[in-house]
Amino acid sequence: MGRGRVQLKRIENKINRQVTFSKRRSGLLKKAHEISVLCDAEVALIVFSTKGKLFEYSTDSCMERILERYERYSYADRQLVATGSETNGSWTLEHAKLKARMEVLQRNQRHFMGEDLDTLSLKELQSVEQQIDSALKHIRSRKNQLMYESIAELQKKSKALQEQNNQFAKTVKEKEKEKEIAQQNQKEQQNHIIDSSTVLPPPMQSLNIRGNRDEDETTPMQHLANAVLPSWMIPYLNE
Amino acid sequence: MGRGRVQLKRIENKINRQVTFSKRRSGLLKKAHEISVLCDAEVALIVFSTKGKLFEYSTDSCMERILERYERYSYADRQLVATGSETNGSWTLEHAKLKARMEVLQRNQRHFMGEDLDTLSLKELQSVEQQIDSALKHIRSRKNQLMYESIAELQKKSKALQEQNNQFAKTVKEKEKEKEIAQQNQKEQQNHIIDSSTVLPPPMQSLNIRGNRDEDETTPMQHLANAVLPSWMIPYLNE
DNA sequence: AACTATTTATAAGA
DNA sequence: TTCTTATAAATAGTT
Repeated sequence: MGRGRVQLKRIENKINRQVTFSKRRSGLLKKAHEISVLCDAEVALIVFSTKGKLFEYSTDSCMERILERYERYSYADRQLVATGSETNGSWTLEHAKLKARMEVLQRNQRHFMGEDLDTLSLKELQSVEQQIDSALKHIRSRKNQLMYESIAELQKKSKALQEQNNQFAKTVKEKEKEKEIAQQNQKEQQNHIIDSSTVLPPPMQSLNIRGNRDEDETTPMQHLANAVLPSWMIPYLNE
Repeated sequence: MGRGRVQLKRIENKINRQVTFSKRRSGLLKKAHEISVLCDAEVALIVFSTKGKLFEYSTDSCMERILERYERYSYADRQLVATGSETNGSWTLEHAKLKARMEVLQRNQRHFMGEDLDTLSLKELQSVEQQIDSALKHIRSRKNQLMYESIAELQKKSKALQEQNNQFAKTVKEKEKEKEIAQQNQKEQQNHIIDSSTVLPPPMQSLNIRGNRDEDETTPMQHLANAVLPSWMIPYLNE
């Protein structure tokens, strides 16, 4: 909706993407609210922007309740499978332990997410900072590796296609020569016969190397162009 | 959109409501997907119909991950702690749920620690990197704040001690003066009596301002020196 | 489920 | 960001 069709793919222009995000986000939230009211449905909508900012809508502002309902709904099968095998009596104990561990984990996780920092001392902050910094290094290193691998593969591909292309060019040139020789022979024959009633075929355009190839087949060069970078790599290039 | 305006209130006709639900639901899911792709956002959408049927959409079909992220963003354990004590009948369910979430949490945590990265795609890596980077910013900002607060407090303390010190110096000077006057008086008296058998006490060193203070008490100046920087601050100074 | 008349949403431009 | 406007999309009511 708007001037011009829209391709369903990531908007590469950053400004444009942000503007569109802002507009569509409000549209989406509005529609979520509408269906919720009109059709008496329970809706939970969570949106994280690229930059990690959170936007949400939930029927009756009851996000937690809806998420719980969702968990109940979707965990149903897993629960059955998981609990079937356990027939211990000391569930209460294990349960309590689990809960305790969970709380610790979640507290840690929040700290790793940079939240809930007021409870930390400077010393603890320092420790978390160090850990996170090191994690970030690992992650970036792994990302780099993936990207290098990708680039290497693309280069290999590109090389192969280049070779194939050269091969084609060679073949075509040879065919050209054969034709020329054939024409020469014909001329010579004609000169011998001295018969001008035979009509010569129009000369072929010698530089059109695609002359005898199927037109709707993608050329190696086009393959190469398409393969230069997969779409997912674009966002990483300007970092 | 459509013939005639629509009031934003529950559609009372059941058939109508169902039809509208069906239409708008697909529209909503479509738009959720579109904003996700176009704007590179992470979207989770959950819809329960009146009858309790579930419909959902999530970017990259990664609902759990997004919900985890959401939980982290808002208060995480409210729901867990709260439900734990209330539901006494379905502990098995609760337990299984806990365990499942625990697994997700632990996996996430490992990723935040920069471990176990081989299982992540480039896109996921990118997402984790962003989150961690943002967390690091928060943590450093908080650390800075703490340090500024600490510095401010120290400056205040230092000022107070300086004043106290000046006060002491003043007092001491006054005492010096009193002594001098007393000595003067004594001399004058001696001159009048002309009696040399009385032995004078040795003259006090007039510049020793610590002269009449308790020796084992730390001086304000020493307090100040010791207080300039607490040991834990040292590592932060060269950042 | 299809079909339209309309209303909405929104892309582009300012 | 916000407003405007031309146009694409969504959809309410109908068949």
